[in-house]
Amino acid sequence: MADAVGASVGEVTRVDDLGEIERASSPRWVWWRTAEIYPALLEAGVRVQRCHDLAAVQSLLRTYEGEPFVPPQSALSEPAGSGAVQISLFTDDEAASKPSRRLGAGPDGDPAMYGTYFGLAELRRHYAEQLAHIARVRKAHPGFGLLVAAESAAGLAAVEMGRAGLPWSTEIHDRVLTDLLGPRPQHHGRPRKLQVLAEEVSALLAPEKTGPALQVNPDSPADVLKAFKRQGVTLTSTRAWELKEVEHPAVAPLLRYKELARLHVAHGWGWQDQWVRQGRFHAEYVPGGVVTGRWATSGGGALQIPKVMRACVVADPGYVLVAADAGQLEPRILAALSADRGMIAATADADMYTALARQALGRPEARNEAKIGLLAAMYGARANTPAMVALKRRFPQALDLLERAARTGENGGIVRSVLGRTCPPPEPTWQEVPPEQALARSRARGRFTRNFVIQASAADWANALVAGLRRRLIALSDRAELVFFQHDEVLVHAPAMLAEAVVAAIADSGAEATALVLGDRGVRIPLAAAPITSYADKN
DNA sequence: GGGGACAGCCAC
DNA sequence: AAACGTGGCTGTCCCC
Repeated sequence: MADAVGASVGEVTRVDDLGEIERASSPRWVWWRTAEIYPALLEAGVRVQRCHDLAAVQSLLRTYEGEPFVPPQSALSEPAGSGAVQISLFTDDEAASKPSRRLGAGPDGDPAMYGTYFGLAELRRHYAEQLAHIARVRKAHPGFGLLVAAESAAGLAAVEMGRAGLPWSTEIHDRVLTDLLGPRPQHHGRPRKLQVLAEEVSALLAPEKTGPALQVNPDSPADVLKAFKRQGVTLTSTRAWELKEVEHPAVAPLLRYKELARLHVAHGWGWQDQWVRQGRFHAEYVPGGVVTGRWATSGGGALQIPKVMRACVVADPGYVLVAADAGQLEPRILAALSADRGMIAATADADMYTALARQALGRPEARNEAKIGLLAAMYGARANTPAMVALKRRFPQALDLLERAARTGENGGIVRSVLGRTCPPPEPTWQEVPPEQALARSRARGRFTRNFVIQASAADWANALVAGLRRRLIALSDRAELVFFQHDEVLVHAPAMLAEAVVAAIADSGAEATALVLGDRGVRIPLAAAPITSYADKN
């Protein structure tokens, strides 16, 4: 992060010039929104090493100061009535000094360029203000500069990932869908196997009437509830876990229907038509789109690909996918944040939950109890299981950190991630309700802040991972591409001969993220990377 | 016919 | 076993 606005500010103008400057000195480009400017640069063959995304940083600074969360896409509103279309960006690097030029609007301007419509002076003013603001914040939260840099790097990675796309075999996808659902329907309507299940459910729930039309629509919870009621079965919902407890012949086909219908509507042929082009699933990623700093997506549902569909993600011939995820990231983050010596010791174990079970319960085979107990503590479960009590006794500092975060939230306070990402405050009127509702709101707010410190700090770590990995992959080869990132896991698509180098790049990036974000606290975050051909082969 | 609330399930 | 955090997405249902 530069500490001053470079003297060499210049409007750039033709993409070729920008590319030349980038190759010569890789400055930190300053612009309004990466998502608006960077796709056109990539289209023109210019890959940028570093940037400062004013909108993303504005979002971080706003919440830091106690303002409501504003997703980064809209953190900087555009001035009204602005006329000419121009791209404003500049570099803060003196070495990049060039005569003032203008990008996009000239007679020989690149028609592919479009963007945000601010003047350069306003851009410079915002940047200078942000730098001064960041410098102030860093006095209290030294990690904030890293947060800002990683957030901007994440923005670059997100655009590149969306452009590269996730290798997606439509052939395998078709096969999976056909196996599960039957052939693709000609027009609308349900695929054959889905229709058969729907009719079976209907016949079993409304046996008194028969005919081509369904008496019970399995997609309608109200319909299903009424039908079960007629059968003498009273349900409070049609959730899968509740249905599983009911003994009725319609339950099994209904559960199967729900499972398959979900795949059909959310990841079926329609989804493929919309999102997969030429063997690549192109999603739109939104770094910082979640209040905790996790990434979101807008369209395509890239962060919710069902596990059965992972078989569709396959490397090109001669390529591999290098997959890695940080196992048990959140409990490891908790160990680091709380500096609980016993819990830090447990992070040495590849399976942290077994270590916790051994230390707190004296029984390594109680792994699952320990896991559920700790997750429940991090999410704020009401029930206090014996495992939770044992964890509290054995790891008091760790559990106390969670309790304090919860108390802060219940009292209307704010909490921050390890790097300084800040949760938004409650609505000013949040307690202006009847007392029992006020208590419920207070508890809910406590669960939010309790989880925020963990989830947001895990997101800090993950963004640092992505930033470091991106840097290393750029140095390695244009053909080694980050193609997927999901909270704590990455997929790199690379020529097979680069597999080892990519594995090393991922391992190095993980170690770097741990050192940068968590410092020297002795916490281990394993990030085992392995080359695979199909995403289904992971783990 | 479009918007919004709600239900339900997918991911972490 | 079933209630405990962050989301996206799609269906139904009801309203305008």
